[in-house]
Amino acid sequence: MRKNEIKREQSINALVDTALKLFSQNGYEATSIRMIAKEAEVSLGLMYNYFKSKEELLLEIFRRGSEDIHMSFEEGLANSEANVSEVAQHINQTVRLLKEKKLFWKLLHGIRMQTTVVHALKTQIEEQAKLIETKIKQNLSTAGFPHPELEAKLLFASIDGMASHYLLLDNYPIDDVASLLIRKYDKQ
Amino acid sequence: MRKNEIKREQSINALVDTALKLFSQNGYEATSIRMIAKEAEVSLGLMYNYFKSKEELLLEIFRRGSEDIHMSFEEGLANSEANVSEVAQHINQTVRLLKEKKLFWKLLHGIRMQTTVVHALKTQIEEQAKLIETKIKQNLSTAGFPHPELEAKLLFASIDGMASHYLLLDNYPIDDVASLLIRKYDKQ
Amino acid sequence: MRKNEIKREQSINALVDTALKLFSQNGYEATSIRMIAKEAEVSLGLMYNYFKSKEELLLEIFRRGSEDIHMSFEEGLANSEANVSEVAQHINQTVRLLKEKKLFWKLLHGIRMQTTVVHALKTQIEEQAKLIETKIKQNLSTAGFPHPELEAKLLFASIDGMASHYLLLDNYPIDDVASLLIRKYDKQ
Amino acid sequence: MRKNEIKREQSINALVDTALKLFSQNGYEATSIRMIAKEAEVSLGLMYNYFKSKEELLLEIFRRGSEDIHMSFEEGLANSEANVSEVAQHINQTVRLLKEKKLFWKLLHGIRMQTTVVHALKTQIEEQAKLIETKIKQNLSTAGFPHPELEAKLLFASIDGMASHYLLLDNYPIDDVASLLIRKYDKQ
DNA sequence: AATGAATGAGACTTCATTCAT
DNA sequence: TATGAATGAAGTCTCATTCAT
Repeated sequence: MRKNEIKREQSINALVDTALKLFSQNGYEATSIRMIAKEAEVSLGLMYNYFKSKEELLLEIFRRGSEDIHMSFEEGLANSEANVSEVAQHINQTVRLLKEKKLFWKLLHGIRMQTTVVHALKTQIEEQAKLIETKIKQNLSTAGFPHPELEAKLLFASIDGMASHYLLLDNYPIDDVASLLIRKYDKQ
Repeated sequence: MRKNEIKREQSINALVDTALKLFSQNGYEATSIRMIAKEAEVSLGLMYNYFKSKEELLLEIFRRGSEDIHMSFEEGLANSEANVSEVAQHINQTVRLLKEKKLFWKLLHGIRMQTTVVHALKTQIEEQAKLIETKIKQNLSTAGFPHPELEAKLLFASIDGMASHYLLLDNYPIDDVASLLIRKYDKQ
Repeated sequence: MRKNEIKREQSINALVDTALKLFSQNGYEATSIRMIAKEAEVSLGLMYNYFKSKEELLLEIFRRGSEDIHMSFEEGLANSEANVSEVAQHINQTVRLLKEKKLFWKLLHGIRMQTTVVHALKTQIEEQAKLIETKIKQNLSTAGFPHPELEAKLLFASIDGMASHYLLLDNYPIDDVASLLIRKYDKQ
Repeated sequence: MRKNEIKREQSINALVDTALKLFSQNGYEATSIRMIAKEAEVSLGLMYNYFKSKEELLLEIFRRGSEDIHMSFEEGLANSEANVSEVAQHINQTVRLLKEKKLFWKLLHGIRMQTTVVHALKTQIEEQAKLIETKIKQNLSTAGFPHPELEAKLLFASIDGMASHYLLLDNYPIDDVASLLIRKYDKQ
């Protein structure tokens, strides 16, 4: 019967969305299943019909988040503007993604410092970071920067720091900061 | 009696140090008071003679951390080298502090995303950030940068991002990245 | 429709068999309804069409088990061998039943100590035991034993203990033990 | 300070004694920590100051029970009566122990059928049984029985069955049954 | 007849905190 | 001052059972 599948899907989505919101707001540990269930307007135990544990729910959030980011980047590549440098495009895309998936990024930035939380995530997060850095390096290499390896580390840090501040502060002028950053690298 | 005061001081220091270590390692929520007391070799009851709650302990960590940082910055100013730009000095000092107080920075970066945890901290953290940004702005202004406000935001983000990556990754070449960053701003 | 009735019968049998298997293996409390339904490949909801509770399922197991035992004993009586004492026949039948319905006996022996679990069972179990003891007493009386009442208690205990050990241990030589027991009582 | 130790001991004993009572009555699974705490008149969480888990509490019960039995047997050996056969003495001691530690035996007989519950116990229980059987075999050997191995299995079963019935039924005349059993083996 | 989504009480366990000694 | 026994609220998770479809 199809109805069941729809209800199932709805419940799962409500749980994942609510959990993302609360985890990113309060942190993983400080958010209780009870809070999630109440805010998602489902019963306390329902989560456990679909996820083996609270941790599994967190992993699902990251699974979806990673996929979204991946897709969004691919999409961005397809629509690349002709007269814009690769570095500029990378930064612009990051900014766009930050705005679109703000909660996910907040969760990511809040959780990545904690050694203990979810070992499975650590690896995943680090690999993704490594990937981004590599991409930046290639872009800088293409743009003719000397020492692209080190330059990539710096640019990655700048972008990441900007992201942190955007996530942390209200009314952070990320567009302006990003523009300035782009100018610095385009000017070469 | 002087002996008691010394012991008291020692116990408090052991508690604060251990708490910092564990909080920065596992996160505030995931670290129990019991773990801290046991690792600091102080009895649970005694601990509550010194700190009236877990939160109080966290606040004391931040009090000390902030003071340390403040002092260290002052100290740095005193020993300012003649032929080094203010921007360069700021960055160098930050790197030095990161290395000296790594655990504290890790805790700070791990906790600052969480809206809920300890509201008292939020204000303190934000004020400190504002202070640093202002200082950077002054330095950039002195150095003749146009738009020092926006430039400060970007440089602060770059420094902060670099710090995050240093705290996050083993063997991050922070000295090299910092040098490169300095070069970019000194070259003007 | 006949087809439905057959399917119904099959589902019920699968449920009862699976429940017996799991109850005897893990204990009544430690076995969840879900496990039973899944292993029997019957949906959770359907199961509640057939049994209105977990306890009802347990009761059905005992209903069937008792009936099986009863029938088997009757059957044994019909085929009684001429030159074998009644005591010997009783023991032989018990051994045969143990082998045939091992899971049921295991469940019985595992559950009968628990005062709380399913009060309805207690009475049933005790009555059945009383019946067996009476039968043994008659057999011993026939065989000319003095104090048949007390002798019956002892023989019943011996048989029951042997059964326990058979259920408990792998490779228990129940045939040999039973033969020895028979010899003791036949020798008079 | 000594007072603390006494309180600690008292709480632990209350917990262990109450748990033994309730486990033996209702079964391990069907007894909740809450029930134990309430009946022992301590707070819900106290158990976890002294035992890592419910299972650990069960293990402690078995540790104490086994030790008690061991000591009691040793004690019995010391006071062995001159003109009583070893077999008779073994049976008498078992009866005495059954009466003294009825709850523990009930728990043991109730739990030993369950494959799942506490794997650590299974081994312990089986080893203890093996030990008893060996002892019985030696006694029977001394008494001149042929096939002492098989005879031991039967006698062990008889004693065990008698124990089960004593534990199961009110007013079971265990002394009479035991006497009859002794007579059968002394008569040879 | 049949499904499995949904519920919420209750299980075990952890934890910050209090308090008698 | 110093100890750690004691508390009970709250956390995660399981479970028998109900019910809409």
